[in-house]
Amino acid sequence: MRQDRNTEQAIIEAARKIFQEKGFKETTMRDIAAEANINMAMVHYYFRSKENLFFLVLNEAFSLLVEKIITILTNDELDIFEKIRAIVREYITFFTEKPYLPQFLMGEVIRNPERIGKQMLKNMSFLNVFRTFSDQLEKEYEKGTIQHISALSLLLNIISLCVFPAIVKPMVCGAINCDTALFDLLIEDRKTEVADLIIKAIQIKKI
Amino acid sequence: MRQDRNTEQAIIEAARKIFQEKGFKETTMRDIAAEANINMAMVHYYFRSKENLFFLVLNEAFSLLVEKIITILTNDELDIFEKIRAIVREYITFFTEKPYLPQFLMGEVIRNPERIGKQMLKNMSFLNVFRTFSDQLEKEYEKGTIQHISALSLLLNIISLCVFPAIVKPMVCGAINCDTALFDLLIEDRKTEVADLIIKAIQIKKI
DNA sequence: TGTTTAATTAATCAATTGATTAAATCATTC
DNA sequence: GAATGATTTAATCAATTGATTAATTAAACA
Repeated sequence: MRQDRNTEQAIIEAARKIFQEKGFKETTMRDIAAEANINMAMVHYYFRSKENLFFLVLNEAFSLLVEKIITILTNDELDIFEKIRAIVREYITFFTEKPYLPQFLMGEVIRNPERIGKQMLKNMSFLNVFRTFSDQLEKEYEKGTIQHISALSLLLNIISLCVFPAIVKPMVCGAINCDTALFDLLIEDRKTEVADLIIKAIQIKKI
Repeated sequence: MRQDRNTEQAIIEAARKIFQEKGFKETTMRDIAAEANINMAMVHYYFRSKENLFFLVLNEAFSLLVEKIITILTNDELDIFEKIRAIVREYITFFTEKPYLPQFLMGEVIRNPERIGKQMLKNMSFLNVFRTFSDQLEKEYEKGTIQHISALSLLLNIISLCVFPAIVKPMVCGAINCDTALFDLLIEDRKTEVADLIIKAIQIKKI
């Protein structure tokens, strides 16, 4: 049994699964050890504390999302509207494939918002990307293609419409007695509908 | 000290404060007792368990929100657009006044989505309201005033755009190094902007 | 006033949990 | 193959926590 596969990796995989499913507080080191089929002391041997391990898993998941949006926003070949469509499509697809992620991340955003905020501020090039996108919006506004809107407001709209429905899906399905498969169909449609909605709101059609 | 004010009420108020601030798992009965300035056994004396007390506070908060939207949706004097504007205005105002509420409720929605869903399904007249609103949408569509859209999709858009920004406010302010007061200004503008956005997307202007 | 009921307190229980430790086992190197 | 260091295990610690209990005090009532 010993070393037949990387113990450290097994722990990370187990932690990823359990943390993402139950969140920080409701996950125990014993849960993780059991999932990885190892002694609980091993988890402390490889990762000093529960917090360490949690932040590893959390940052990993969070980076995935932030990198996605940065890649799209910094792609010079896309105009504003293409960027909006790309973000919406990528995010909704991503959350459909990994339905546990929105809950997991929002759980931590709620539990400890400043920590994630601070991390984004220093670790990532996010602030620059944000400013660049802001400039692009300003230019399009001057060209008369879009109405005036702040980058923050626009991004808030996009992210809200992509993330929130994914978070409340289980509750909504319970509340209106709707099959989750039916809800998934609605979400699938939203890959284009949400982008249409946002573009329609800011685009100025040339006569 | 004894009975100089209603002990039961003092417990509820303390529980409301602590639960809404720290969520279920991170709140202890000792926290609540301390906040209410009473012996911890009293909390068990009046409310059998931690869960009981939590659900009391949770349902109270959740009812507030659901009643708000039901009141607006069942107001026959409002057309679709007025309803949209009313919901957006009411919710954003409400979350601005009680900034802890979105986090608290979403925390539970994430922790235990089925429970809230089931409760909405049976306790509330929500399903009927939902169907009535659905009919109203259908009629407006047949009259040619709006594009075709499902009630679920429309409501999801409205709620997403109202709730999500309130949830991520602390994180966003940290991430882009922005004063919370500045963010509040942006939120204030959204009271009309969000409704404009949604109406613009579904309204069919007569020529 | 005396008695019964309700409210309150301090102390404690039992279970859970993150963390540690000391001993055991395996792998590597000389 | 002995020695050294890394890995693994079982046992345990100390702290926390929801819950309970038995004793005490206040209130209500006769």
